[in-house]
Amino acid sequence: MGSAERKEREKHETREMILAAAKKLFLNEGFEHVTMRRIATEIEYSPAAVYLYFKDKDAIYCALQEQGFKELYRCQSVLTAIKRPDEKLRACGRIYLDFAMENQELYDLMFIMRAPLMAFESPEDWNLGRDTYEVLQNIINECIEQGYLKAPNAQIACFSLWALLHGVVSIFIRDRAPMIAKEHRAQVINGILDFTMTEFLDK
Amino acid sequence: MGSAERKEREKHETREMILAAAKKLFLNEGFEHVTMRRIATEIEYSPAAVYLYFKDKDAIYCALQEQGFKELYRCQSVLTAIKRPDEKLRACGRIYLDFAMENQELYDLMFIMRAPLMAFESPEDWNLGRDTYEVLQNIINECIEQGYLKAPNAQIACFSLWALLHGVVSIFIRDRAPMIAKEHRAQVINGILDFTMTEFLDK
DNA sequence: AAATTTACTAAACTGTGTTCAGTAAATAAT
DNA sequence: ATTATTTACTGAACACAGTTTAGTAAATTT
Repeated sequence: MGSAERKEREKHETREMILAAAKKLFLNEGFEHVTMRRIATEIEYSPAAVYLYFKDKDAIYCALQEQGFKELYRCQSVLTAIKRPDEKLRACGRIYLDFAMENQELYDLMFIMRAPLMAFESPEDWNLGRDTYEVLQNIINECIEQGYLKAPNAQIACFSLWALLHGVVSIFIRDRAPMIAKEHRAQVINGILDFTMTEFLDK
Repeated sequence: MGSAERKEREKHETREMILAAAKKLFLNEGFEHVTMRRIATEIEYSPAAVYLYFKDKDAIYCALQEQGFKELYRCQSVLTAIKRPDEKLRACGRIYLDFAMENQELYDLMFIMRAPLMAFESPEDWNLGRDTYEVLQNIINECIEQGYLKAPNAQIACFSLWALLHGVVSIFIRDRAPMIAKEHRAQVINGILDFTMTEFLDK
């Protein structure tokens, strides 16, 4: 009877194996190579076996999306060490941009792809996304309270800043900026961060 | 021998029919319902016939993308009537946001979808996109010259503003903003435009 | 030792994009 | 006017997706 928990552990391990295989295909070989069959052969199972662990392909996407949000949240944790709200805001932007550009496929999955409908379906599943957003929201609030930023509406200011950050990286990730050579991207991103911060922050 | 030009005209008309059918499916029934077979049945041809007019599905996407850019450029043409650069900049943002939210599927095709690789492949095909971008670029330049905006780098300022606009609409279009109720979207967009303009523009 | 549950697979179904061999009509050549 | 050729198309297939179903062999429980 004690084998029940071992069973559960094994089940969990296989699940993780599938997720790892899917993530590997995603990151190393790009989005279009993630097929249920490829995932299955990667872990040396039959395609049908994957469906014993995930309802469908979308469920795998959602699980990876969740991992992505956890990772982004982890990246944001260093912000607590920064005291001045304006520095904190800049660092927050920096972290977001770096995360996106260093994990482009993952970012795409989290914020651009149509597939994982986690976003609107069940609000409780969005909690992880909400957490990462609240980090920015709180910093903006601090900035306003301490006079680093005067905005009539904190919500609007927050959303604007997020939109700017998301806009920059999603334009690059989906290759919509042919006017900017690939080797200048990092430079442009730095310039945008500088420009935005000096433009947004007063005092 | 005079029938040659009639032939060419007929060929062109069929091409347009295919494009119209594809666009209709796109706009009325959403992205996922655009299949080569659906397009074919829509114009009462066999699926194979479509391939006599377009190399592949991607070629259809590219043609629609082109239409989209032409339409956006047309929308921007009213800007010439506005004299003050700051008003012009705000109107430019307004036009972009409205175009995106009123033609979401088309905007998606133009700026978000992976499929049409027009972007990087052949630079001369990007000309239409470049034209619409230059409209913004020129306004920004005017703003800087006439002291409405002080930015160390016009290119950076321009890209930042575009990124902000694109960020806002792409977050909505791809349903990544569950924190903002659908009925508040228009309001939020107005708020962002206001906030951004007062924040960016001096004097 | 028998019954049942578990973890899996082989093979198929549906629906994609796409190609290819063929055909019937329109056109051109003789 | 008759033949040859080009044009505009179609039917059927191919390869490859996601997914389902029926079955099986091993592990577990009784």
